Amino acid sequence: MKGTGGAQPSARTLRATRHNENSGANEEHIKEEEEADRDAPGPLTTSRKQPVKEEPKAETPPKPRKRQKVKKEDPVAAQMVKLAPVPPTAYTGPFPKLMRPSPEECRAARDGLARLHGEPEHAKQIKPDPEAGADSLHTHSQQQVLDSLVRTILSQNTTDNTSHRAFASLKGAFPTWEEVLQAPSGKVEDAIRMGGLAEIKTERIKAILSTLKQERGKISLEYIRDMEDDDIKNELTRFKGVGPKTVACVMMFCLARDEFPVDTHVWRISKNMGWVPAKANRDDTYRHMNIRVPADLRYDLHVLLVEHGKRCARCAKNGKPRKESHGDCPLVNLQGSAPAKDLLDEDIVKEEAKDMEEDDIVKQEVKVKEEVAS
DNA sequence: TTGGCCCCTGAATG
DNA sequence: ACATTCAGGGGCC
Repeated sequence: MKGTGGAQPSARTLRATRHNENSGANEEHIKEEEEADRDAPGPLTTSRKQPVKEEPKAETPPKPRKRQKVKKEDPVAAQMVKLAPVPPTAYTGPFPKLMRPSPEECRAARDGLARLHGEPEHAKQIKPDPEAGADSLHTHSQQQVLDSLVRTILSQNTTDNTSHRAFASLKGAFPTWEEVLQAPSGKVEDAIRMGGLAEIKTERIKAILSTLKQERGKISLEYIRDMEDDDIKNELTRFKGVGPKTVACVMMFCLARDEFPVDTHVWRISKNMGWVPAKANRDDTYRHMNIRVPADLRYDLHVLLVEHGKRCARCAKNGKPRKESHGDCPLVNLQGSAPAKDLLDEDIVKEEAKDMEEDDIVKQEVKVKEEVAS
């Protein structure tokens, strides 16, 4: 009922058409310069800050960072931040002082989990193979990205089993996306009903198909294969029903990018392990882990943590695994393996949590002041 | 900003 | 054996 009210994708669609071409690359460079600048221990600390800020190009830095903003507005606080220990690598996430999971810990977790659950299967990349020529593989890859996106949308709010069935059922009923777009919504809903939220998902999928056809004359997402990571994220999240986790999955599974999707299992285990503060939300966890987990471990670690989260009595939600156990949890050893460092990490986690609370207080004070002023 | 809501499956509980 | 309850799953408002 509620979901049907938004039959107009136009607002979002319009908003999105503007981030194309070069902007992403520029922002990247600016960001890198900023970070390099901040990391430099040299004495030139006071001379900067204006030039970058006034850069006319970077008018709207859209989303990242939120609590740091509060600190930066206060010059004194900004100084203190500058003096605080800075990680060796540039860090733009929400928990700068939290160094876990270390690369070694990630590696150990991956290896331990792989020993328990087996080595993750890496999907063969469907790249246009020059030797293969233009054959059916190519035709298949035409819709591969869109398939992956729809598959992931269908997996939202439901288990693997039912979402696979829903996707198969949809494909069976409507072999091409054009047919899905033309079909009455009721028929599409019937095809995916077993996955849950059929009305909502149908509306969202059709909106995507319709937008693609309208904008590009072709119901395909293959064009994002060549785009930069940030551009892909902008391009996909503009669609209603496509959030960060869905995009990360498409990018990691289908496009082989170095993404680390944070689903409910990864989120829960990350908190339990102290890799993020216990009160971290999913988005902050995503941003932290995508920096801390080494790129070459992200795929394996994601797949293994999800599997582990379903099977391990210790790591499953409420201690109730949904699938049969494969054995003792290898993650237990990680926390105890480096005692001195561990204490430090725990302290850091607490410190981060405290920082967050303090920031909240500051924010509230600011808000109160604003309200009083107005 | 947070948490309630969306809805079907299948396991758990009565 | 059947009926009922409830967790799971991500995004939106």
